[in-house]
Amino acid sequence: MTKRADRRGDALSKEKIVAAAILLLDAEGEGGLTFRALAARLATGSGAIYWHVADKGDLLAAATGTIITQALDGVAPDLDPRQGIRALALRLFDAIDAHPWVGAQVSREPWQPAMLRIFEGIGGRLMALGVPQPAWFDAWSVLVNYIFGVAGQNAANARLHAPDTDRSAALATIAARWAQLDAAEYPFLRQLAGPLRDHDDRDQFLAGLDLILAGIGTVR
Amino acid sequence: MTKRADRRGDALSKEKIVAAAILLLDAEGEGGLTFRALAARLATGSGAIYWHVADKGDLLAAATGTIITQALDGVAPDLDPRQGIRALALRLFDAIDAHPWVGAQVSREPWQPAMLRIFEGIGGRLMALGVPQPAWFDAWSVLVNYIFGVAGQNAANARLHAPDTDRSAALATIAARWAQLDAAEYPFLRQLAGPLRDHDDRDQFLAGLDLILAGIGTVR
DNA sequence: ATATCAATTGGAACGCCGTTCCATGAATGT
DNA sequence: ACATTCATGGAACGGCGTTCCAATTGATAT
Repeated sequence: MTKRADRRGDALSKEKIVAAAILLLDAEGEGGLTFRALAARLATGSGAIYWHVADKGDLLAAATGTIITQALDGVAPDLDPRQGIRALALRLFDAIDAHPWVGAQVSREPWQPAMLRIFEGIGGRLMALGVPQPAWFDAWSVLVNYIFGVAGQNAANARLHAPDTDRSAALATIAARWAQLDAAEYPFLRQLAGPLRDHDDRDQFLAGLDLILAGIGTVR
Repeated sequence: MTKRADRRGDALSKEKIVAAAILLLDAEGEGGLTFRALAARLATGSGAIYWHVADKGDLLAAATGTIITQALDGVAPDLDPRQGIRALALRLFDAIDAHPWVGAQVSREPWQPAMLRIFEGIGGRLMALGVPQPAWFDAWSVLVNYIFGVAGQNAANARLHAPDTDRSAALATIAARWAQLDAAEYPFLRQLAGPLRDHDDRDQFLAGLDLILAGIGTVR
């Protein structure tokens, strides 16, 4: 009973469709994924795509799952719990930095296997870290919310600027505006203009994660 | 030179359009806001709306700004810094809980006056809290990311379930699935099923916020 | 009062989207 | 060889954001 997958080498398959969708999303951004563009790229019609994929949500979920799974597979398994959480979070950050559209999708499919792996990856390491059981849920929840929250922010920023905009120029513009705010009304933001201009998103993400881990560490 | 605003009492205005848009968004969810539905509700045509509003993004930004500004106006100004941050965060949480579509929009317009008020509201209180200056940016950034991150999650959840779905039933379903996960692969999530089923989103948000504040408190 | 003119309106029309439908072609079982 | 199932590609549908424009309204000048 030969599987019908390779009756023809050039046959469509969900994998090929998802791969093409990822290329399209990376190249054109969230709005670039349309069934017409996808059909053109795959040299087929939209009906053929719908044979393999339920709808656009299904397609986005599959594409997101692919990226997330790849990211998770790269996490070294033999780190101590704290470094393990940092490594897991950073892999996710980097994956979403490279594919910003993932950030907008990731929270919508909390039952996906890839999500469960993340949830367990965080939680298991919290147990290993010695967090007392009554605090497990709070600690897990704040970490997950932070990690996915930053992901969503990144996605929003990517949607905001064109894919090729100069990030440091945009940042400098905002910083300049903050520096000129009224001193009586916005004393803090004026001070923040400098750090905002010079910061690195990835370092900043990690610094926040460490602050949260420090907070979790105070629970005894 | 009389302003032309009330030449006619029933004249269109950006305020009236935004108010109708908010009603529509609250009643029908994010997909419910269309220019056709809006025009029908205002008994006019889409062209008339475009005279007052640049495009759909402008409309959503204005609606979001309205909700956020209302929420901020309710924060008592005379609280100690820590309670002030909690109060500010809770007002935002409640506003987005009541209008979930705000959560998806809020990060897209970081230059809006309402956003600046939030940013300064958090930062100013961090200064008052005695956080040392080198840590200001990290502490501010983790708080802002967490608050807006949870907002985005709420929006995603609201998009996921129909507006009238029973939240506790949906939660119980997920919890039941987690409780049946493979014990070797998902030891943590199995333990988490109970707390997940019983938790309250608002309390959970606040618990996470307190953990982050505890982490910020360790910086000396 | 009337003429003039810019501000404003309402709705038709355009192009694109996700999705559905279906006539056709290709592989397989008998 | 046929019948059957799987798979394809493209036409067609309804709805969206947006643009366009003829008609109307109200303020102003005469």
